[in-house]
Amino acid sequence: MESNFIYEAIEEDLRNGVYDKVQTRFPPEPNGYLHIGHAKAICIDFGAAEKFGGVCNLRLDDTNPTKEDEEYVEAIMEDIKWLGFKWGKVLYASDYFDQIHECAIKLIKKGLAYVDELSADEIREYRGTLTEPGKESPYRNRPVEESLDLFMRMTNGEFENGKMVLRAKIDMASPNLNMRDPVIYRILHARHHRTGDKWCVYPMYDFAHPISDTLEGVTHSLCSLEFEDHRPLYNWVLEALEFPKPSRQIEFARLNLNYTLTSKRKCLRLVNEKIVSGWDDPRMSTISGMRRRGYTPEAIRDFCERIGVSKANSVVDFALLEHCVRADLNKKATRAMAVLKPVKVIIENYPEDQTEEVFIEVNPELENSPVRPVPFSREIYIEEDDFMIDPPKKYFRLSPGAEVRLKGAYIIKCTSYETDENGKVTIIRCTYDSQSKGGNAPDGRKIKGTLHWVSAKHAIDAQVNLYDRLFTVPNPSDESDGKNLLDYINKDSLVVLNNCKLEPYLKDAKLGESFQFLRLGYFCLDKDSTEDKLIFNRTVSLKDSWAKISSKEENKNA
RNA sequence: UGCGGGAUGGUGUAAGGGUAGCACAAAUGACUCUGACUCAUUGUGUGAGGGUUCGAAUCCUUCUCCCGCAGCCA
Repeated sequence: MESNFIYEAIEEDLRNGVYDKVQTRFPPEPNGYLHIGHAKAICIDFGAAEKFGGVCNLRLDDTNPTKEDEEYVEAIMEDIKWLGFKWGKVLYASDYFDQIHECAIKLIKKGLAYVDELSADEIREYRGTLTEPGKESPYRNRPVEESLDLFMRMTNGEFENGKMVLRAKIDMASPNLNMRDPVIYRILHARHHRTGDKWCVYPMYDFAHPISDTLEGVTHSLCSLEFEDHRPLYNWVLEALEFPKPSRQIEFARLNLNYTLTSKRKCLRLVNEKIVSGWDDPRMSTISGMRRRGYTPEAIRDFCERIGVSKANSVVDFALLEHCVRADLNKKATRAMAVLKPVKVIIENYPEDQTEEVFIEVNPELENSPVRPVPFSREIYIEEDDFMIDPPKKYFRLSPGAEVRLKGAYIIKCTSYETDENGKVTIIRCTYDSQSKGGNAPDGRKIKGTLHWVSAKHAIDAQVNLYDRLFTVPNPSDESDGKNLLDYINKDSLVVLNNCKLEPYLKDAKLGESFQFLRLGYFCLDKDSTEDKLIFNRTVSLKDSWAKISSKEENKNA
């Protein structure tokens, strides 16, 4: 594991005896699904604990019952486990509500917090602006006893939402807005998914988080950059409460990935407006979406390792993620043959009723890769794109008079073809070199092109979903020119192919298994697949240098 | 015009006074029963100006630009 500025800071704390162990936490709010940005945070939080032999707890940050729900907790845990991380304990900020409440009372008694009866609007007005100081609330200096009494009555549910709040008494003239007497408790008559109706006051993040961290024994509380301004408050809370071993907050830049969205609000919109099929749509950058797409935990973790950790805002190239996925799958995926856009080839000199087995490697990346049988017969399917009537230069696939090798089988030569009224090729007629079984020419002649194929009478039918990036622009969050994410949806982000022909081996594919469909890409079974209707998802295509060459040639001719 | 951060090739990230490196991307070539993989090669960078120093991405200084902050959200 490579180091970074956070791990260096931790090492320094250990050296200086600030802490004698390392403990971290991953604190998602249970109000949505985890996405690739969370994956980075997870790798950093759990990675820090792992690196220093400490523990990382999962803590659900559930201080706002109006936004959170148990339904997300299960999904969050599944995603973390799937990524391959193990937490120490599962905790909830709500586990600490009693203690946090006591902390609030302690602050009031110390004269460091007061109940304010200003309305939300008034509080905003009194806060001042970025350049002007705020002014003190008229309730700011009310007697401790009065605040204490009011806070207890707030707690007992005597007041309606918004009637009053508990505020820390810090400095209304602070240049840091967060220090201008921040609200630390508000009245919320709402049922909490864990504590039920026990509470009608709930602590704010800024108050609950440092207390939860420290109570739990967290040494290093790692979070994203937008909390940098909150750190003075984080430290103030812990100092005011006189905790002997306060946690230390360190911030890092969150992940941005081009062509993708990592805003919960916007992802929710995609789901609600049915732009995608759900949170686990394979085009989503959610962990569950990537899982369904066929991305592996190893690839995602490798990606998080490679992007590094820093404090500079940046946008990582989606191509890096794809590279990590391909690199991992290349090592693991069993090779198989599937024809997505089939066109029939009839090998005229091959015996009508004959079937034989040919063999292809399970995975050439494996040392001494085992082989497995594939049935071959007189009629096969090949890919539409692998035949051209009038091929351009450098095209070494099939065309009239040309020879190609059928992967693992025979060398064939195109003798003729048939087309329909639209000029579309319907049947290709070939002869095969019976001496070339396995794919080697008896006279040693070089055959440049090798095609994948599927025996027509052995083929099984399947639906294949071709996924591509969901957005047409690198930054779908860009709302200048009055546009929004809906304007950037890639119409071709899902192409469903219903007439795909697979070799029979694929009938036994299992959920979670990855295959390389030879010359096409990596694919996995979709969770909606059934015995009667096989559905495969394309995880990522193979790199295609022919596509580059041919499009370049086209540009030249244009 | 407040406070807090940040700036290194196209992208991301190292170098902590001593040869600006790595990865992805791009390009070229080799290899190839996957136009994949692999291998080789190439180009492109320290935001700007001043200073300290034998020597500066790194230290000092001035400036520029970018990001975040005015929820009873997290």
